[in-house]
Amino acid sequence: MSQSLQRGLALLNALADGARTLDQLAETVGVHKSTAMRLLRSLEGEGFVHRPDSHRYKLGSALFDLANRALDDVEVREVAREHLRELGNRTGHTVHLAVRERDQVVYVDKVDSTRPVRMYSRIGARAPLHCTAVGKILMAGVPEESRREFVAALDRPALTTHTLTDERTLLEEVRRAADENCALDRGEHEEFVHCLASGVRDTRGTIVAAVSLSAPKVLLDFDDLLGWRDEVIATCERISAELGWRSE
Amino acid sequence: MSQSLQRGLALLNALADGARTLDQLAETVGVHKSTAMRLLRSLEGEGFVHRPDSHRYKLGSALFDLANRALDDVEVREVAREHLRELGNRTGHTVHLAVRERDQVVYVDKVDSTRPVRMYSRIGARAPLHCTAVGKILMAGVPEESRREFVAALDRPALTTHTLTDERTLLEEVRRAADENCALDRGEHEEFVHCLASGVRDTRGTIVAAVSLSAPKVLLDFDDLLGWRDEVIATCERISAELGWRSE
DNA sequence: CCCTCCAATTGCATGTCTCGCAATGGATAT
DNA sequence: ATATCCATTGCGAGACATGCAATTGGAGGG
Repeated sequence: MSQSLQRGLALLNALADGARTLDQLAETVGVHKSTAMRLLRSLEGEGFVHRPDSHRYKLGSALFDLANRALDDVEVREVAREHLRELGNRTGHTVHLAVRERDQVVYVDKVDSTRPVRMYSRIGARAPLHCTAVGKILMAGVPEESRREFVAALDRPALTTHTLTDERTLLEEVRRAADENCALDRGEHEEFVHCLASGVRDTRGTIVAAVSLSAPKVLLDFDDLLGWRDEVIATCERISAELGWRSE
Repeated sequence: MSQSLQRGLALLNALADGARTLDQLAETVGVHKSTAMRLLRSLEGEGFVHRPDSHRYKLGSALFDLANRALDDVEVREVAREHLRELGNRTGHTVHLAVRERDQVVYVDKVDSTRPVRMYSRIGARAPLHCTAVGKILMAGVPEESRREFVAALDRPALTTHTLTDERTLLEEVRRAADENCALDRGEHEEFVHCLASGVRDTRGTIVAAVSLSAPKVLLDFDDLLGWRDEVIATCERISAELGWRSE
């Protein structure tokens, strides 16, 4: 719609992979050097891009700033934080807080595992809905009448050998997640990691976020993970309660 | 330089204060409604803006993503993290990692205090150089020959009654910070908070970051803070060492 | 059920602003 | 000194964004 804006954003994306030179950027974005430079000037002016030295461009701090203010806006995050920490302390495993954005999961908070084996993931990262425990929970938040077509419209690539790609199977999983307020990921997203998630509701009972517990299979076998089921659900209930939800 | 890009970025900044409606955005940015909408479309297309419902615009997750990837890029952050945690655990106070960007301090990492009294600050926040301990350290990283004019060119507003606004006095502080690899902030930034900072050097000996310990005066008086001086310096030395710096 | 109001959206004509080119400047390596 | 690499600037053509005004769509009230 807006060429220069799009190109500007493309430049930011290109910079996400690390510092680049002007020509490289111009090339990856597919515009003339001089054009890239003028766009970068605007970005630099607003602090979105930073030049440590005259021939390197990096992402600037305006982004940090914006992103963190945006995170503040996710009110559930505020409320959830201490509960997540507590769950993290009690279990010693990685805890995530995720919300849905269109057809993706967005991780908005995280408590690191205390174990030496850290998992790869970061606040702000996105993941597919169909192969994550939090995704299944968040899909359970989609009104029942539109859930079917929502799931059908989803891209469902097989990311591991365990990924559920079949529409019917997945829909069934989501229905169970809705029933039990608990969903699982049996290595469907990353081969050697499994997760257990539950949902957080706001005042009106809508599922607005999901909390998950993740661990590499080597650290925690499946039954042990299930052992934390009630803890995770209880954590979500506490958060929901604080958001003003009264069960029935 | 690039009108639409600048306007697009202005929209993002406007959204930083929370969700807005189209007209509001158009007004605050000073463009016609339809223009704002078309820009927002581009932003939305790239995930920089999110529409939870049809008449509200919020910042989108592409920002979280970019910001966190940008943070990864700050390599000193990776290296420093565990040292910061250790310092945080040992002291129980708030620990910050900051770098300089032009004439500002940017906080790139933080370990929260274990005390109930939390301090306000967030990763990505910016602060002035002249009235923060980390700022003084980072200015000590400016080559000596240009330091004088750098300090002179700085805006030096008095943020509290203790802020040093005088050019000579400040320059002297910076010189001492350079000498001792330790700087102080005696309530110069926030009236009731004081800090102690030291610098981190890379392979070439350049100061690339600063680590600080902060506490409200009510929790820790000035002498007690000074008691942690050697700990903070030692932490920085460990980080520097890991970055490849060999002291002479 | 219809009407009103508010906010989002679209078509269109205008001219502003951006684009790519090619040449210049400055720094570093050979 | 020469070559190379990268950033920067002036300029003319025209693509692209802009603002206007009219339309659509949806929520709420009578």
